[in-house]
Order: sequence, then C-alpha cells, then structure tokens
Amino acid sequence: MPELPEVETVRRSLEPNLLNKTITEVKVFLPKLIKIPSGDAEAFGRILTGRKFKAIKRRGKYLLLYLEPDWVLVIHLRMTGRLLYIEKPVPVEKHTHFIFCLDDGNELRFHDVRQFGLIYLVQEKDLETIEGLKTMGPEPLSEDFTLECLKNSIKGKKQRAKVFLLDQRCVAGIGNIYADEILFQAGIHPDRRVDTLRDDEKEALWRAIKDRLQAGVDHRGTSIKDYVDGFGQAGSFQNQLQVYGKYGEPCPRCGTIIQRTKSGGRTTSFCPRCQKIR
DNA sequence: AATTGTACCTGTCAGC
DNA sequence: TGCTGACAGGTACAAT
Repeated sequence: MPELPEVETVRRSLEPNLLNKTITEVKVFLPKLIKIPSGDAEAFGRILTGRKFKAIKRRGKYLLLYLEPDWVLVIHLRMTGRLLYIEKPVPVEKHTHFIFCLDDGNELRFHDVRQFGLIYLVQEKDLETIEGLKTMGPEPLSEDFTLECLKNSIKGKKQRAKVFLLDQRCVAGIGNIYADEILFQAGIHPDRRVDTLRDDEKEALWRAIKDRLQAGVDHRGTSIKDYVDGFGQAGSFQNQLQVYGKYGEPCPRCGTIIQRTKSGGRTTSFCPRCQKIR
C-alpha cells in the first residue's frame, strides 16, 4: 500500500504526537511480524518499555522511530499496514497486532490486515543490518537527488523503466501507483529499457519523479482501499490519478484507451499513444 | 549477476 | 446465495 507520500504523511501526522512521549507498556499479539529480535515479543517489549521517542524519520517506505538513547523502532507497512495514534478508547480491532501504550494515556497501534508488515528493533549503529535500508537508493525528494544522481543510478542498468522505478535500490520510495503516474507524466513506456533513454527523456523522468511524489505528499497520499494517516484520515491524491488503475478508460490527455500490461509481476496501466516505446 | 517466480496473508469483487 | 478465481499501495527468498 503505502509508498513514499503515504509513509511521509503518516510520519508527519505521528511526529508531534510521539515526540518526547515515553512507552509505558507494549502489547504484542502477532510476534511473527518482529523480524529483529526475531519473533521475540518478550525482548521486544522489555527493550522498548520506559524509552522516550526522540525523533520520527522516514527513509524510502520505512518509518524510523528513534528512541533514547540509541534504539530505533523500524516499521515497514508493506501493503495494508497502518500506524494509528489512538486518543479515545477504541476497542482493539481484529487486525491490531501491536499496541504501544504511552505516558500521555494514549496509544500507538499497528494494524495490518494482510500481516505483511515488518518491524525491527535495532540500535542506531545496526540500522544497516536491515538489508532493505542498507541497499536503499537515493531519496527522491531530497535536494541531493539531482538529475546527475538519477543518471548515475541508471548507469550500467538495463531494466525496463517500470521495473527500474519499482526497484528500491535505484530510487527510494516509489511503488506501483506512483510508478505508473510518473511514467505517464514523463511520456515513457513502462517497457522502455532505461539504457536507451535520451538525455531529454532522463530529465523528463527526473522531473516527473519529483513532481508526482511531491504532489502525492501535498495531497496527503492516495487512499484507494486501506491507506489512512496516523489519525485514520484518508488522503486525496486518488482524485489526481491519470492512469493508475484506469485501464479501459480514455487517456485524459489524448483520449486513447489506457492499456494494461504486467511489469515485474505488477499490473501496469499506460497510454499507448502518449507513452511510445520508440 | 541478473532476472523471474513464489511465498507470505486476508479481503473484496466479478462472474457463474 | 454461495462458490471460485483474480486481484490488491510490497518485498524477501528461492530457483533459473
């Protein structure tokens, strides 16, 4: 589910509520989601209890909750994960797998219908033991992500454009929705090999990556089924989508029927006229 | 080394 | 009203 804009929206909604709060109790209902320390709910709860949140960050699609003095609770929401700050008494739902009780009397809950979410508890010096974080590509909304940076990332690769965008080692945080929207805006066919892109096309791709992800953040994410922010609020970027999930409908730019294919095992929607393979 | 397939789960929706 | 199969914002791992 959540891609960079959704995870960033969750981060922003949680940050003011968690900063300087202390965890008073941890309830674990599904230990298998704890990857480090592997399935160990007892150690997980023991280490977290009594610790205070000192920073709430994001890297790609990972949320990084920093605790004093040097622990990091790393959470990946995968497809259907939700992190919710609960202020009023709410019954524990069927798919609530973790509850972090806070010293303000409120709770942080992790909820995940499909149970794909991943949770790690590591010390700061060990963040790189999380393979996905260690190999993560550049952060696309940072100032460091220049056109040159994208060109460097493309260098030596022969992937098709859609697969390239979905590969977290190439660029961080892009998933199936934003990949389709980025390629449409850039006018690039999803099956185009990245090593055949001209300079002007690389620049269009770079601009579209920045523009579509920023637009997603500005609209507080895309809520199609499950995604909500830390307050349970939906985003609105689903109203701005041009091609994602719109196969069979006319292209908003030229009216040609949007086609559907598979790239890297994922359903892909694109306009065969605006996104020529060339 | 790079690519493709499969596994992990539950829920929803279309078609019969 | 079932039942079945396809599909869903993702990635880790095995197989090729």
